[in-house]
Amino acid sequence: MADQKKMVAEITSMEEDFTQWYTDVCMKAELVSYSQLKGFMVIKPAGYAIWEGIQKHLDERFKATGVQNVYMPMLIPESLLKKEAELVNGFAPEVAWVTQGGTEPLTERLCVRPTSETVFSDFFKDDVHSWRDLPRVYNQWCSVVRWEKETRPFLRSREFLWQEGHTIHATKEEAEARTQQMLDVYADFLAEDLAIPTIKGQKTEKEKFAGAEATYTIEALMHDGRALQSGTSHFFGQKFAEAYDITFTDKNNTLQYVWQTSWGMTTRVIGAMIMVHGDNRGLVIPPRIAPTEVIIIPVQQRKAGVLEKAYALRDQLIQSGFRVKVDDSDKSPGYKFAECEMRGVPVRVEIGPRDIEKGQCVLVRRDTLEKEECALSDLSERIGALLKTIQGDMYTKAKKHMEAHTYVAHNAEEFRKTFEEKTGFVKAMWCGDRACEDKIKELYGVTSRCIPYEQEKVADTCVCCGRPATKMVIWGKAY
RNA sequence: CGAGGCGUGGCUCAGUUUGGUAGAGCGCUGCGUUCGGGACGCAGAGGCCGCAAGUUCGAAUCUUGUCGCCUCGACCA
Repeated sequence: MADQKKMVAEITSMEEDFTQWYTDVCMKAELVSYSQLKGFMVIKPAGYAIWEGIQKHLDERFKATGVQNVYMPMLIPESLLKKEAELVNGFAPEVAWVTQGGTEPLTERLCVRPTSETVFSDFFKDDVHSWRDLPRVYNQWCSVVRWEKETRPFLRSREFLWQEGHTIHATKEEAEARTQQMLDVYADFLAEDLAIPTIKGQKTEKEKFAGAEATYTIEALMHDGRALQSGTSHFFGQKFAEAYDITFTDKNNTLQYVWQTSWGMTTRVIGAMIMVHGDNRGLVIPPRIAPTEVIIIPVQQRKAGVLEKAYALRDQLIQSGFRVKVDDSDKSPGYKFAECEMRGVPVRVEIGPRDIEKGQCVLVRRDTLEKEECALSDLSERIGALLKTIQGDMYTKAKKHMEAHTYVAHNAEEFRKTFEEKTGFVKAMWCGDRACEDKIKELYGVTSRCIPYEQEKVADTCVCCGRPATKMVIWGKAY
């Protein structure tokens, strides 16, 4: 199998070195390139097209809940940032500063936004006066900068693309409902569009967002058993309202502070998509998000009529509403097969003289690599069904993987043993004490991922200290 | 920021120990033959050896400094 050797040499197998496999896929599928600046990635067309798909689906879901898009300034005066102490302390170690404008030093240094709560708050302060002005349900698509020590494509870069939603409400209940609603939007988006199952839950005090009253998260499990926080939604209570003086006059003519939320999802989910669905041949992109759903590969394309037939099929499929491309480059078919597998195109259509003679073509699924023959007259219909099947099967497979790598630890001994032998989610009871979280992190290098909404009482006592415990926590090794 | 590894055409690397003025494969360009799982022939293009000082008649090679990248930790979406 000389061919296989050649393939393996191109992408490190995930069993051999998962980290290297991930980097190889990012580079070989031409999603990203390193730039001159550490942590600042070039997102190439193939990578950016995936982000555009994510933006499209998420944005539609946002709009359906009444979100309006806006754009806020990228630079924040230090004095404005400093008004909310917790946020400042949380982000201080990773903020980039602008100290000069043109040739003149600035009188006040400007922070490159690591997140925009402060700017939104400052804007809301003067924008809202009456209960009639509420709620404000805003979102912006932008990039933010956080000076991370170590960087990896999509998973952790110093600049990353995201959306950040910021809302203010007249009542606590309404703000809390919005916080949950957006977490649900994220979970549905991951499940339905990215085919990634997640666990919804609340972050512990230790893990919550600086400045938030409560942070909610969706946690996904990667193929190697490590966890990835894939979306967050924060309830701020009135903390920022008080710090930034965001008030409104209610129906009783009383001045009130607003109730606030924020929520975000980043290009990191592209990393999740790669690490949940990818295999040793490269990317596997869920059909709903795939920039190209179907690639047509002509075989013996120089023979009369072959390319023409390929183009005709493409036009027919585009008419039917699919995203389709023909690979008419002069590479050999074998090369093209391997390449579109590397790039993760969900369905491949092979069409050559023998097929044309028989009025058929060959379809190949990227997720299972299964081949089938299909009459040209049934093609549009068959491809529609196949794409749906692939989308569903990818979710089911990922869900099974997550379930198979979710363990239960009833006591300290089981907890230790599980993390010594396995990588995945571990359900275990926790007393609620920060000290136990710290100790567990120190002992096993794992963190509390979340306190899931779906609670199970797997024991009566904390896996760490043995004191009575009522909360079941999902623990894991995180990216 | 701590530990370790590495910087030589676009990529992977050889050459560094023992200084003498740069190589291979892949990729790329052109032409031709091919095409049902990573095709082949011929002809080409492409590198101030990460950067800066120093030693030397002479530095990819030795010395010092510096920058960057990768892996693992700590921190984070």
